[in-house]
Amino acid sequence: MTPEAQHIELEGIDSSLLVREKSERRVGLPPLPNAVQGNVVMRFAPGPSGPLHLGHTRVAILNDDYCRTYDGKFINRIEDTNPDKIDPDAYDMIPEDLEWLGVKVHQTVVQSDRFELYYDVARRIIELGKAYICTCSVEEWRGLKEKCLPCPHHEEDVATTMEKFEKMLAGHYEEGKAILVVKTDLKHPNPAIRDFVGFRIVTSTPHPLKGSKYCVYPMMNFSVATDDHLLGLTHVLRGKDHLNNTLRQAYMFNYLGWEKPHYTHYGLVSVPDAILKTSTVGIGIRSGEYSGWDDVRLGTVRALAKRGFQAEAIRAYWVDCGIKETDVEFSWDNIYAYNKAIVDKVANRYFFVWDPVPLQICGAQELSAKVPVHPDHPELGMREFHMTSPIIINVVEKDLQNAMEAGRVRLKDLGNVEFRSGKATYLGNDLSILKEGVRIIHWVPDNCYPASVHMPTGEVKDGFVEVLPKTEEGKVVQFERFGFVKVEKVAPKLVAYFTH
RNA sequence: GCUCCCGUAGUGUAGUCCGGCCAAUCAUGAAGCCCUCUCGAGGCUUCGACUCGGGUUCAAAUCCCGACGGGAGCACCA
Repeated sequence: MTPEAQHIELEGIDSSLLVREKSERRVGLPPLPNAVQGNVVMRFAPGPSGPLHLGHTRVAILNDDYCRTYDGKFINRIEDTNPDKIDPDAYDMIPEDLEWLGVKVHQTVVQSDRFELYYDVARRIIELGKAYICTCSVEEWRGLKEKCLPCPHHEEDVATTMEKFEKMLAGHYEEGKAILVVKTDLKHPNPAIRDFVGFRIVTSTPHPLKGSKYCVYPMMNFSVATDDHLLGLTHVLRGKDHLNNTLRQAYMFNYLGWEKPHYTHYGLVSVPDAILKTSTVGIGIRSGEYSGWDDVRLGTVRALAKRGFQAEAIRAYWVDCGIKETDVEFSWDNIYAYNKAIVDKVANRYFFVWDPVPLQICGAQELSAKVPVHPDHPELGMREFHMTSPIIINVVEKDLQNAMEAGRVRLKDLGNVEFRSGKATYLGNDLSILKEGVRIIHWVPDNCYPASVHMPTGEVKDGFVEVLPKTEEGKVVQFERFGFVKVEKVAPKLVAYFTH
């Protein structure tokens, strides 16, 4: 029977079966599995190697969004268990960045405050016979693991292991000479899962906060599993690159009888044309290549803020992106679109002329123009210009070339001009000229300010800008036919950063 | 090499769990048109995708198998 025939026959039997509820297109994030309203605990866990960048914003915002939806608790957990990769300033910069992003933090936890807790858990795992102290060389231990073979320490008894662990804590071993290994399954087909390092010895680099108080440092898998349990996490969002870490950490949860949080692994994001790598940027700042963490060429949160991005646009972007396991390519176009939707409504319009060339207009003794501050908001008033002979304005070089070729051009809100033998002559102010296909260009009067607009490429666009009120400092405005910019300073020279 | 994950337009996304109203959603982009005033603003129109091959079924983007493609992990980093 064809589908059509079935349809007809079904109609005869029970036509209500043919009506299906329209499934609405889902808005926002998918529901969190097993989430109970008011009983959700999530975390954001950055390493304090620098301020936050675009890559961090995804998981920060997703966690925050879910916490808001379920009236949950957001924990900011600073993972500072590798003293080699800590920038002490990051302890302050990370909360600042989260605040700018509009992320509500309910609790802040610093892992270096919790070493004793990790040691306690280590002792419990040792007692369960699920850990050993290995003093083999790195290559030896790794090589055996690859062949599914135990190292000589794997079967040492609990008392011996405990004694060695206490000796580690007491500083009896040098850096690199002993590790605590958590047993998993040496025969596991996935080599990434077999026995993992729980603690190592670090003595060469003092901890920026704790100095040389500790010499035994937990590895990420150990401290993360411990804290995810102790902090009562219900849901964990993490990148797909942690898939194997989740499996490793599951061993600890199982040994200790802990209830596992619900894990969601999202796909990796590749951000084209962005400088994100914290270590690279740090070097660049020290060498003077970058002006600082907020250099507009960078993909840091503070650089985006400086450029005039709205936190709400970044949030909308990531919520739209969702949390699938598919890898995604970050789209500047899409985030610009979200930002534009927000900023376009509130950005006042001004004329900025880049690549400026002077243009004298003949045939008029005086000219004036009234231009709306915002075309959609007449109540914001008009920018007024008044010029007397000789009337000289500045226009964009390329615009002038095109205009001369075309023969006529419309100066926005000022008047029409005609070009004859290289001279520009005023042609009245009749707008019907537009019907004839004449182009509109913008301009600035002769008595205006110089301006520099810093582009995210590092390029600087110099030109002239009309006089902006001081109240625009710190705000995003639109330079017509140029783009949106965030104004840093209006006088005596305007400085602005290009948004998009 | 071993293990795991993922494949819907240029990009992101909805639909996939529970096969049918999906000749596949929304946004972005591109192209074109409109606008008495931003061809870098706004409005409208158009373009464009279920990775491939088998199987199951009356019916497959959706279920099964295989191939191919992409990504990640196999650290005394996080």
